[in-house]
Amino acid sequence: MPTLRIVTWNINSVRLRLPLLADLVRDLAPDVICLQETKCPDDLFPHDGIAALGFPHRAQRGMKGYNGVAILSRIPLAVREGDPNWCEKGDCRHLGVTLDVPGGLELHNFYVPAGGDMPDRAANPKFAHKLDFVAEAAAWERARGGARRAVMLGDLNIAPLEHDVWSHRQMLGVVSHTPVEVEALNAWQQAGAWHDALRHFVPPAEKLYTWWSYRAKDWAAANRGRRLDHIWVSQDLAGALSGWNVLKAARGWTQASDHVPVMAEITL
DNA sequence: ATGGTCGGAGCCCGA
Repeated sequence: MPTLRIVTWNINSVRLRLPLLADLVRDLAPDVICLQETKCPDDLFPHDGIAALGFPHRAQRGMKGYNGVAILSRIPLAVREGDPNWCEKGDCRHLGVTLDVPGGLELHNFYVPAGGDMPDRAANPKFAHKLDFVAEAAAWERARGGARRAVMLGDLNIAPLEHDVWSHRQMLGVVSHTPVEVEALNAWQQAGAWHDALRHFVPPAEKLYTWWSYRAKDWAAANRGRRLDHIWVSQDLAGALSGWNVLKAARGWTQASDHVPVMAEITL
């Protein structure tokens, strides 16, 4: 049975952190890597360096300065056509592919808007954009029907469970953990009947983070993390989940991203 | 206590 290791990582500049990608490959031995915040126009994407790491199949959707997503693969892939232009912005927050494994596997890589500082739709257009984006994703799921043989992942910028944040009580009013965001994310997850691959393995009462702020004096000592990065699988693949990893050590790497790589293994 | 640090662009913006 083929085993597939899929990683999601908000790399926060693919050009600056290309050397760290080699460390990720060494530590997690992934077959597919989904990146967010590549901050790299397509014509400047570092294809050669990534090919040298053993990823001959690549797709990217980038722009100057902000956002940007990419999928790096040991397995051939085909970019999906006809997926939405989210919020009519053309801002490079989603890339969908079909992986060439027996039976095929649909894979969606998302970078959800962070939402700014104020959790107020009327006063903060970034927060409105975030809520609109997630609502549009839920509507898209409903329109196309429950996916099968599919993986949905990325930096969703929402920590839905109480123990996805260091303090549920203190985070209730902070963008990423407000009830209105959590409700929107849950509606998306339910609309697609997605199964949370990391909470499949880690009980909900156990703290689990994938992001630690750059602004902390000592991120590890404070450990005020949030689980913003997610991997969901379609229900038919829930029984195929065979492993996981959150590479917390990556937060301590030299010139680290504020997000760490998250891995799920599927035995098809 | 209401700061703090990043990356990319280009003399701030978004996270």
